[in-house]
Formats: sequence, structure tokens, C-alpha cells
Amino acid sequence: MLRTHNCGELREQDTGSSVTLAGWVASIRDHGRFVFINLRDRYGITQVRADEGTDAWQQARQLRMESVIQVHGTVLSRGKDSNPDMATGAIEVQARAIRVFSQTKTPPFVIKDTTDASEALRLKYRYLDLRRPVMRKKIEARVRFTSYIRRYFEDLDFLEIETPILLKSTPEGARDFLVPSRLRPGQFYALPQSPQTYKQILMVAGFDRYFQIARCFRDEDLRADRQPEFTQLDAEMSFVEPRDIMGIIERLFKGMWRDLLGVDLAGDFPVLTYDEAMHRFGKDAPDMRYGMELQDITDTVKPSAFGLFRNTIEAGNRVIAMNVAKGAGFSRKQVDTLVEFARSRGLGGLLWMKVGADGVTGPGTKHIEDPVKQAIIRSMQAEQGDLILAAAAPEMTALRAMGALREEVASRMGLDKAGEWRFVWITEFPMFEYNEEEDRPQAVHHPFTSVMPEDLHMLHSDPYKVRARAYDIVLNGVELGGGSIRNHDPDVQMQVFEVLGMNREQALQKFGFLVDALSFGAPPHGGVALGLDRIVMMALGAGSIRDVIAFPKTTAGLDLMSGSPSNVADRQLRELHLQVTKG
RNA sequence: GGGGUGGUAGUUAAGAUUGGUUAUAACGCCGGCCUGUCAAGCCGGAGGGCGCGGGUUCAAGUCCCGUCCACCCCGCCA
Repeated sequence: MLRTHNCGELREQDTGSSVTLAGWVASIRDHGRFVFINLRDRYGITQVRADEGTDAWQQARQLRMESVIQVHGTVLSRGKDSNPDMATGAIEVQARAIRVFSQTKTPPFVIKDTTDASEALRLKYRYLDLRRPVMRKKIEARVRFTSYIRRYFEDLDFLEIETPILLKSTPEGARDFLVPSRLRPGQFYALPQSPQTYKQILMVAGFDRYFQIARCFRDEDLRADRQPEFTQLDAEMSFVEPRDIMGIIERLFKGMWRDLLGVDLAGDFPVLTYDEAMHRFGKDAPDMRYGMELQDITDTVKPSAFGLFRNTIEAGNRVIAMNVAKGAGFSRKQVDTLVEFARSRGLGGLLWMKVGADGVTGPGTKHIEDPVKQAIIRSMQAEQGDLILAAAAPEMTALRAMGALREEVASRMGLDKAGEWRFVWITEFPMFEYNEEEDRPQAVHHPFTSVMPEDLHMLHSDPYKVRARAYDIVLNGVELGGGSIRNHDPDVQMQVFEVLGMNREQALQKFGFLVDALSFGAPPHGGVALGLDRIVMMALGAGSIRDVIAFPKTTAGLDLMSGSPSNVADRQLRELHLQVTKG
């Protein structure tokens, strides 16, 4: 070994020891007669001292930040000059000799926790960014989550089985990343959006309990919490019902939060149906850290002659309202930005009423009759100083917009407190939603999801009313993942394909291998897929998913460090039978 | 595909509304001083022509057009 100790382990009781350390020069403080060096490695920082007249002193004066060096020396107690802010602050290493392993160019930014370097620069020099202890800790924390997950599932007899990265492109869902086949001109593999079909086939094969920390790929636009390649905790079990899977996942989260974050999540996670979540929170992934629930006040305003209400009711639309406690303090300007926000979410406008000592004020309120005003205040349980916001629109539009507004207002008022963890299960999702582009139903979850038995009879007559045996796990307004009980009956599966607009032939061509497998004795089975990056991001309070991925892509899907994607040689294209056209 | 914010020394920012001498600061870098620092301190120095391309003008970081990049949001993400 080129060292006897690491840079984080020497303590007072090591005083007098002869040691050899190795690491990066994190700072140099040259006092003339002696030089202090902070030596950094993965484990911490140790102060090295070089005294005038020694070889080490000569070398220390010529060091540069971020060079990689080896230090031979003796551990000294720092006595009253100890630094209580450093783990190794009680000691320092008096250097006898310093050897430079590796010289360095001047780094483009200073390697310290509170860097002000732009994210683009940090991504280009990711290896320098990752040297920053704050980044290193995030990556290390991620490792603790993955290893906890592995231990948890292995203890429960789950088998971690790898599934293919090159697979068949499927038409449903996100856009596939395609990989051209050299041996089959004009044909393509796709990278997995998830190991979905393979894990179901593993159930048919009898593996009974499967899990995988699986890389997934989706060629869609990026966001602060979305990368084109990401990691899923993927699991599947045979002979289960929703509550079995939900229980296993709930205990996993409670265990991780307890053992990795030191947080006790008391009680069972609440369970909301999709319908309830939409009506109370305007979102299928509600943030439960605060109330401010939505209310349908259509009936309350029914007696009013106010044109907005009249037209809304005649059109069959709804009036959805929300009471912002102590929201009357918002300035006109602030309220205007809320109105703007509402418009950006598809509303024609936003009705707002400040609740004062003598009723309500706000534009439009003069058209509302006093008894109706009073009725609104009563049904919203509003008090003096509150702000009532209301939207009039088709029900789902109004709910979704008000749901977004609810989170916006909560964020402005600081109600979305960090360190508060509100998990919630969402169940009974609709099986299908309308795809406008293709004018047909599409699966909300995925086509292999089974439907609730009592809704099966509506599969063809009223597909949008059919509920799925699906469940999502949500934390603080963020969907962490979800799953479902699958169809193990090939006939039911075929019926779902039919509702999705595929005839038997098309379905067999696209998913025949799975349908085939189901027809050879498939056990009832179901599973779940959780976004590992998102879980870690939430747990660490990181601002973006990029912070918990060692080598992430930018929002344009570029890797600024390696320069991918890039052009390839003509020869490569020819081998793949590809021709690039000008876009 | 659409909207928003930003791009000025190695880095982070000011300068842009009201075009005009030599583009400003901090950190970093280089040199010097200094017996206890902790992102050491003090003194001195070097370093950019304003993302890129084009245009308007006597004159453009400053105005106009296009384009690239970063971030945030909508669409999209079974």
C-alpha cells in the first residue's frame, strides 16, 4: 500500500505514530516558516504541517492545489490549536517527506462544497465535481440505498435476475431508444423502458420472486427529475394481491428511512383512490404535507345570477375552489401572478376573493349576491384574512389546474417543508385514458395491468370507467413508482389489447411472446417499479436528479464530459445499413 | 414542439433600460512577506474584448436578426 492510513481516521490516540498518507491537496496555507496542507481523500481531510528547513518544506512550498501527493510523517497532537470542525482536527501530520504522485493543471473551479461553478462546468469536469465532499456524500448515500434494497429483497427470497438490454421495440408507452442490428439490415433492437415483459415471463417460468436494480431508457424530453437513462428498483411476485406488494414496499421505505435517514415513519401509509386524490388535491400524486384541499362549490353557487357561474353550470362545467388560509396578505401583484399561473394551466381565468371583516372583495365579487358570498365562505370554512381561489372549467381541467395552483401557493407560503415525509398510496387508477393524437384509449399504467374484477364487464362498453388493479407510491407530491397486478389470463389480456385498438394479429405480432407465455400456465402475479434516482433525490433533499447520478445528461440529453451523442464514422453507418438524412 | 431565465477574465457576477475614453469586482492563478493557519492574512502582478454568425451605426456587452449551449416549466414521460 502507498499509505498506512486514510485521511479521515487519525485521532488524538495516534499521536506519535509514524504514518504515510496519500491524497489530493485541498488547500495550502504558506506561513513562511511552516506550511499547512489539507490533504483530502474519500474518507476525510487531514492537516499536514511542513517545517522550515526540511525537505518536506521545500516540496510543500511548490505544491499546487489538487496535486496528488504522498506524505510520510509523524502524528502530532494539536492541543489547544485543535480544529473542532474537522473529524481529524485534534491532530496533524508533521511531514518528513512529500512525494508528488501526480501534477495538476489549475482546476477550472475550486474543489470545495460551496462551489459557485455553474452546473454546466461541473458536468464537463464531473471528475472534479465528484471530488467535492458534498457530491461524494450523495453518491455514497445512493450506494447505501441500493445495497439496503438488495439486502432487503434477498432476505425475502427475491432473486436478482438480469434481463436483456437489447430487446424488442414495443409500440406502447414512451419513445424507444433504438439500436440498429448489423446482422439484420433494417431491423432494430430497443433499449428497455423497463424490464416489464421479462419479469412477467420470469413469473411464468416459476421464479416466483424477482427483483432487479435495472437501468431503463426512455427517449423523451428531460426535466429536473427525469433523465433519459435512469434506474428502477423492479420487482415482481407470484400468487399475490395488491396489499402484499404494497406491504413489502411500505416496509422497505420505512426500513430505509429508519436505518439510512434516522426517521421513523409512524403508522401505515394512507391510501387514496385515484378519484379521491383528483377531487381533493387535483393531482394523482398529491403532496400531503399540507391541507388546502379543493372543493367543488358548483352547487353552492347555483342560485347566483352571476354570468360566470350561470355559464359554467349551463355548460356542464364545475366550479372548483380552494381556501388559502391567511392568503389575503398576498398583494395584488402576487395574486396577478397566480392568475397568470392558472391561465398557463389551461384556465380562462381565476376568480379570487379576499375574505375581510365585511364579506369578500376582489374583481367580479360585486356581481355575486351577498347570500351566495356567505354560502361560499361557509362551505369553504373561510375566515377573515383568507383568500379563496376558484376556477370554472370542465371538471378535470379545473381540478388539475387548481391542483397545480395548490402546490404553487403552498410553495410560496413555505408549506412544503423539507424534512417532512408524507407517503401516500394511490389506488384504483382508471385503466384507460383517451389518447387525442391517435383517437383511441391507451393504458394509463401499461397494457399488462389487470382490471378490477367488478369492472370487467365494462371493458368494451365503457372502457374509461374501468379501474385497474394498480397502485402508485407518492412522497410529498412526487410519484416514486407504481405497479399492478397483471393479467395472467391470456384471454383477458387479449381483450385489453383489443380495447387499445389492436386486433388479435397485431397484438400477437407485438406481444405474442408474452401472450404465448401466459397460455402455458401463468401464475397470478404482480409487481412494482420504483424510480431509484428519485427516491434518493427526495431522501437527500437534492434539487435535481442529476445530483444523485454520477454521470448525468443535461436537459438536452448531452453528456458534456464525454461529448455524447456524437457523429460516427461513415464506415460504422454502412455496417449498420444506415443512412443519415438532413433534418 | 412551445414558453421563461441566463451566457462578459480560469470561475462567479456587475456593466445592457439611456450605444461613446483604457470593460469593473471577488475568488482562483503568478511573485513577495509572514511561527499556528483552518476557504489563513498582507503587498504586488498577470489575465478578457463580452457564447457564435450576420446586420444597423461615425461608434455595439449594450440595438436588430439568426444560431448554439445551460437551467426551469408546459406538451411528452404506458
